[in-house]
Amino acid sequence: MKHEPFNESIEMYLKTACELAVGDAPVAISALAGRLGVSAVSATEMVHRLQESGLVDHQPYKGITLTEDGRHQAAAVIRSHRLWECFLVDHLKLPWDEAHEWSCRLEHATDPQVTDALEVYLGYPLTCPHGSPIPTPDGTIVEPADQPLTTLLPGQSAVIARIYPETAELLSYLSDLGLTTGTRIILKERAPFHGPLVLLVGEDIRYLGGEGAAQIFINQVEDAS
Amino acid sequence: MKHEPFNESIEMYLKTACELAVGDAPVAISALAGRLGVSAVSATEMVHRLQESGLVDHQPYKGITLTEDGRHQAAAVIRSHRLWECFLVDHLKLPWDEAHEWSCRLEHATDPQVTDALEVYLGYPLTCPHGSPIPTPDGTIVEPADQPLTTLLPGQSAVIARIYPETAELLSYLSDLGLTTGTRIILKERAPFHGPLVLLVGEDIRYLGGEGAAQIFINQVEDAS
DNA sequence: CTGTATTTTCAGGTTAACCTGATCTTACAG
DNA sequence: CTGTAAGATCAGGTTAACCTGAAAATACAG
Ligand SMILES: [Mn+2]
Ligand SMILES: [Mn+2]
Ligand SMILES: [Mn+2]
Ligand SMILES: [Mn+2]
Repeated sequence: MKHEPFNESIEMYLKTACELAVGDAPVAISALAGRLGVSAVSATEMVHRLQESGLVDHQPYKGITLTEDGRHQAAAVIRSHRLWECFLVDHLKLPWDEAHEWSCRLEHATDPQVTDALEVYLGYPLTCPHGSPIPTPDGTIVEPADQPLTTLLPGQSAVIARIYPETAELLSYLSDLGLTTGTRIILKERAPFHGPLVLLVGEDIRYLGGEGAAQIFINQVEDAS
Repeated sequence: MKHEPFNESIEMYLKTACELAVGDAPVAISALAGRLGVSAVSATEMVHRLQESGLVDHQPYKGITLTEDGRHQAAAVIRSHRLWECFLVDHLKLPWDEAHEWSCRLEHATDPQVTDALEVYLGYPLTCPHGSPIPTPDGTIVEPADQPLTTLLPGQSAVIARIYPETAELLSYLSDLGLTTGTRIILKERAPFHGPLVLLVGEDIRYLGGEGAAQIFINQVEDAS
């Protein structure tokens, strides 16, 4: 009659570690703590616990790397998250930006068998609605071949391929600006020193701060007609 | 960046209280404790907390009743649970018996907006795959017009309308016997004093203990040809 | 090579849900 | 009307995740 508890904390730590990792460089505990909205002391405590469980490898003053086991579990959570996002947006027609937070709860409540069945039902989507790839059942994540919006030159056009990392605030903001995945944009102008970008979205002019631009990735770059 | 916690415990107490209530009779704390797999002391503690929050009304040595607020929240959880069951069984084609446990996790991770969208997507189903009614958004639950299998007389036939209350073990057992909702059965014989029933399911003879029979409800009663 | 900022550890504290064992209270059956 | 089983409380304890404040260790930039 008793089901196993939600391991929301553990799963969020693993997922976040996975998302913050670039290549095989260790992830700083402070980065983890920041992303999770938790004190550095708490994050360190939890990292120790994860180390005990063999999910994480911590070298002091450097950071952590996920073990094979840890990466596996992280991928499972991310997989479930992104598949739910597809379902919420494409099938339930729920808002593109809110789907992210809702999926962040569902991801911890989903049996692997449900995840797999969901993937079949959705027709094996390749990415979530925000452009990030869906991990395979065995835990591999193929890095997408997109480039940062910050590399686009004035006069060029491109299609928004991906928002990463995803945060509720940014998604909501971009949604309001019409800067969702799949949208073609033209870069009119860019202020120097990471200043705001001037973008043409359809007929509309949009101004976008440098911090936001750093989380947008594009492809199909062309010289604007 | 921080989302509110899962209130799994609280929600399970409310849901269970709602499911154990017959009419407006108070539910014994021991019954709650038993169903939730928790000690009586723990259940009492939690009931006090629920009372503080105004979700429950506890008269000592009698039992508890849900307040308006409490019943509302309970109905929301049950609603989400049963809608997920519909989705898992009808759309994802997952097993009828396992869907119950999987939904028991999802029910705590579902935003009301997701629940509502899911209901639309499913086409406003009236019952879950096990025959129990789906609460409306405002929290009302229409009691189905079925009768206990124990009222069926030898020689009569009927259709299984509902399993209630649902437990993983019973659902799995009934699934194996082919005694799922919508199945027409014929009662061949009944041993006295709540003894086993002899049922004809299609071509097959099935023996069913009295405890299981008490959790099966039927309709469309006819005299067998 | 040293100083400072980052990282870690230590100490001590909180909260929600659990637990066992023991001790009241009360409802109600006979 | 009373005894006893069922129900409630009390006492004391555990665990996972959090927290703050302060002290120690280390990396690395200049
Ligand atoms: Mn999450
Ligand atoms: Mn996404
Ligand atoms: Mn549940
Ligand atoms: Mn059901």
